[in-house]
Amino acid sequence: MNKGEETRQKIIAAAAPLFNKQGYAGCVIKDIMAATGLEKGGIYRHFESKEEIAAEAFDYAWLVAFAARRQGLEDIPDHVDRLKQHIARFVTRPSIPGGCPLLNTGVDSDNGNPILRERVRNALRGWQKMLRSIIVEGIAAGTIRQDADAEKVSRLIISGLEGGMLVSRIEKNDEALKDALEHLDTYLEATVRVPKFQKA
Amino acid sequence: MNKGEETRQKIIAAAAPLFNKQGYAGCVIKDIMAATGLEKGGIYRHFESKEEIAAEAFDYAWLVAFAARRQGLEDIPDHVDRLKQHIARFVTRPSIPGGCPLLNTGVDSDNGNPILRERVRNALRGWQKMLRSIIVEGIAAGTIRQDADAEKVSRLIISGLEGGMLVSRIEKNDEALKDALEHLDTYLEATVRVPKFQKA
DNA sequence: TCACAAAGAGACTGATTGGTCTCAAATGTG
DNA sequence: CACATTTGAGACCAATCAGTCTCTTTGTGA
Repeated sequence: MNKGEETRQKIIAAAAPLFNKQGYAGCVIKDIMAATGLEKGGIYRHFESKEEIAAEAFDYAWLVAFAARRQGLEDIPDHVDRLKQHIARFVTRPSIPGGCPLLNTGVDSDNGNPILRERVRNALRGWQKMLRSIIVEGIAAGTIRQDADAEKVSRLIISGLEGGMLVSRIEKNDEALKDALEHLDTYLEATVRVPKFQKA
Repeated sequence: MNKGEETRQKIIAAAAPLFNKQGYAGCVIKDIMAATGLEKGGIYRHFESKEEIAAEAFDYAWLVAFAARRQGLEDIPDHVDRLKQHIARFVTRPSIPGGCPLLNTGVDSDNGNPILRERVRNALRGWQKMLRSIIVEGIAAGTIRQDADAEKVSRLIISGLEGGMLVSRIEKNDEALKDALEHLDTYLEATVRVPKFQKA
C-alpha cells in the first residue's frame, strides 16, 4: 500500500465515528481535519466530495461493527445457538462510537442522499443474508424447524435488535436492548428450534 | 388566539415535517421560510433560535403521530385487543411525513442537542406510560396475566415497532413492519393474554 | 377612529460551509 | 542520485448559515 492509499484509509477510519455520531450534515470537513491532522487540501486529494468520504466511512463503520458480531460464529455447531450468540454480542461487544451505523445512517440518509442510502440497504441485506443462511443451514441440519420462515425470522431478529438499540439510546441504559435480547432468545427456543421430542 | 400566537403555531406545523424529514442540521431556516411564506424577521420574532423551533416542532410532530395511534383506543373493552389495535395502527394509519419522529429525532438528537434529546425522552416515556397503564388495567381487570411485566411488555412493543419501522424504511416496503406487527400479536396472545381455560 | 403595540419585511452581519488552486515538500523509481 | 510524480499545506472562493436590526405595515383595544 503506497502513501496515498494509506492516507485515504486513515481518513476513512477517522471520519467513520464522526459521521456515525454526528450525521452527514452534522459532520463537517473541519472535524475530519481535526481528527486526521490533515489540512483541507490533503483530504480532498483523496476524495471527490464529502459525500464520497461519508459513503466510504459508512462501509468502514459497518465492516467493523458487523465483524465484531460475526467473528467466530461458525465454530458454534448448533444453529440456534449461533443466532443466540450473534444476538448476545449486541450487548456484550461494543460497536463503533456513536452506536449502530445501520440505525444512524439509515435514518440520516433517508432524505436526499441516495448514494449513502444504497450503501445502508446493502449493509442491511448483507446482514439479513448472513442470518438467513444460518437458518437455512439449520433447517438442512435438522436443528431448526422445517417450517421456519428464514426471511421472517431474520427480519425479526434485525428489527428487534435495532428497536432495542434505539430505545436504549434514548434512555441511555441497556434495559430495552437486554429485554429485546431476552425476548429473541425465548422466541428462538420456543418457535424456531426443533423441539426436543422431535429429535433423533 | 391573537395573530402572533397564530403565526407561531403555523410556523411549528410547517417546520415539523421539515425537521422530521431532514433532521436538525439538514433543515435550514430558508426551508422554513419557503414552507411558511414568511421572511426571516417574521420567523425570528416568534422564536429565540432554530433550536427552539426544532424542539416545538418535535413536540408537535409527536403529538400528531401519537394521537393517530391512540385515538378511540379506550372504547375497546379487552386490554389485549387494545394493545393490538394500537400496534396495528402503525401500519394502517400514516404518520407525519418523514416517518416516526421518535426514530428520527431520537437518532438525530443523540449527539450534542440536549434540549431536543430531552423532548424525545419525554415522548418515549409518555408512550411507554400509556402502554403500561393498559397492561396494569388489564391485570386488574383479569384480561391480562398476573405475572405480565408491564415494564418489559411495553418496552418490547415499542422496540419491536421502532425496529420494524427502521427496516421498512431502509427497504422502502412494509414487510418488516408487518412482520413485527404479526409477531407482537402472536406474542401478546401467547404470553400476555390470560389463557382461556383460566378465565371465569 | 385613533393611537399605540404587535408583527413582519428584508437588508445586513460575521462566521462557517464545501470545495478549488497553487506551490512546496516528500516520495518513489530508473 | 537525479528527476518526475505524488502528496499535502494552506490561502482562497463563492455560497450559505443562523441570527440581528431597523423600518414599515398591520392589528387591536379604548
